[in-house]
Amino acid sequence: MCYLSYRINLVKMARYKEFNQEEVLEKAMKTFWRYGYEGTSIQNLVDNMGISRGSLYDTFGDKRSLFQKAIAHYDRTVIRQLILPLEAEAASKNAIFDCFDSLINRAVSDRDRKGCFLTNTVVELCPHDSETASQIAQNIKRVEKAFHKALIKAKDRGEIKADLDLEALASFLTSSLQGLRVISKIHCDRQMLADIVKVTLSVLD
Amino acid sequence: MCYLSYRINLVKMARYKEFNQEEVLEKAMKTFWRYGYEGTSIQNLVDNMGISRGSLYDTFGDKRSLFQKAIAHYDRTVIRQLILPLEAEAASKNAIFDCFDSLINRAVSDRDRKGCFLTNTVVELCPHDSETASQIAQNIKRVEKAFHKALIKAKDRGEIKADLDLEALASFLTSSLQGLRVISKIHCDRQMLADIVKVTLSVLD
DNA sequence: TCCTAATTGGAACGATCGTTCAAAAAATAA
DNA sequence: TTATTTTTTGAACGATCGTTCCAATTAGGA
Repeated sequence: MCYLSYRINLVKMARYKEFNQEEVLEKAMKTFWRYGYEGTSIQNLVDNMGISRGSLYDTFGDKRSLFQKAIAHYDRTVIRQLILPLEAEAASKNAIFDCFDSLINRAVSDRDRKGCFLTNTVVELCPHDSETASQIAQNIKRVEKAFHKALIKAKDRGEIKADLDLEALASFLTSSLQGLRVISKIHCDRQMLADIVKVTLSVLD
Repeated sequence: MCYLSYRINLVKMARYKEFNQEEVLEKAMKTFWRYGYEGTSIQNLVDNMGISRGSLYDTFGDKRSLFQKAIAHYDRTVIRQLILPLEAEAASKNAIFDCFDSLINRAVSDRDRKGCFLTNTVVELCPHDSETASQIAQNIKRVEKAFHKALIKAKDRGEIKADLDLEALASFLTSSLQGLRVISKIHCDRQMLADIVKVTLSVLD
């Protein structure tokens, strides 16, 4: 079981990796997502990723480096799926509503209560790790900009009032997402989350 | 330097503790608050509390037990100060505004970016520690109820519209607090926080 | 003063931490 | 086949983890 896709950039390769890099990174991401940076040991990662310590260090570097690659992977997959509909040309006020709706659905169906990997990392690492902090800040900023884009389009279409401060609204929506992520870790009740979202989005009326 | 206050409940006491229990608990709280549960070692606690390992275990039990006492201490001090004005008889819409104002001030002046101890703990421990989870849930619920009380009084005084859902609003305000706490760990800009709060509290207009 | 009881400080415990490394295994090139 | 190169595996490293334990210290009671 060799992944020949790796062959492309190599002049000479005596042996190919037996695992798919993307697949095991996904598993690392899920582990960090659920247990946090400090709460995850190398042994946990070895067990969950299904590769040995040697392969892990050889492929992804040390724990910190692997963590940052896991964050980047989260951004490329989960966050991307969140942002795409907001940035679509056809996006409107409804795209924002859908965004919060899907948040509720994911929160309620998430039995592990992992919350959002970015939110978790902000809380755990940002105050002590400026490098990770700026990485996360960038990712969150992209979400905020996506909200802003959607708001502009909604305004152009006359779906929201013309006198609203769209920058402030985008920051508000981003902050609200974080809040919901925290709340859903405590008491994940669909009705309560829906109530909060309803009040949140009433600012667009 | 003996703290004779401890004498009261003891029939016979050969030697008194050389430290004030409340004072060193405060120091433990600040350490856990800043570095989290996993991010704080017993050695960190010994260094910051200024007592030896023996005294620490004898007085507060193990790490987990000390952590829970630290949470309880946070609730008795910081959270209490947040809630009191909301529960006061004279409380009104302004009490809610003041609450968010003081949050901004504390966030901006918090050089360590500790955020809120409860929020941090929700994110780090709630999914894996149901006992701590329910302790935190109770504390957060008290904040929500305080908002609810203030909202009722504001409604009675005609400061907010009569058709608003006060339960939903209270949940929303609590969620917003959590969101602001997370955001202020990433990028603690007074103007941005003020913008978010302005939009947040516009739901009371 | 001596006895007793509680506190204190820090050595020591086994377990686990993140990381390194060298030998075994695998696959290509010659 | 042999030589070469890379990957894989897991043992082993020193450091640190949370916790226990005990001798030294302190102070009230007899």
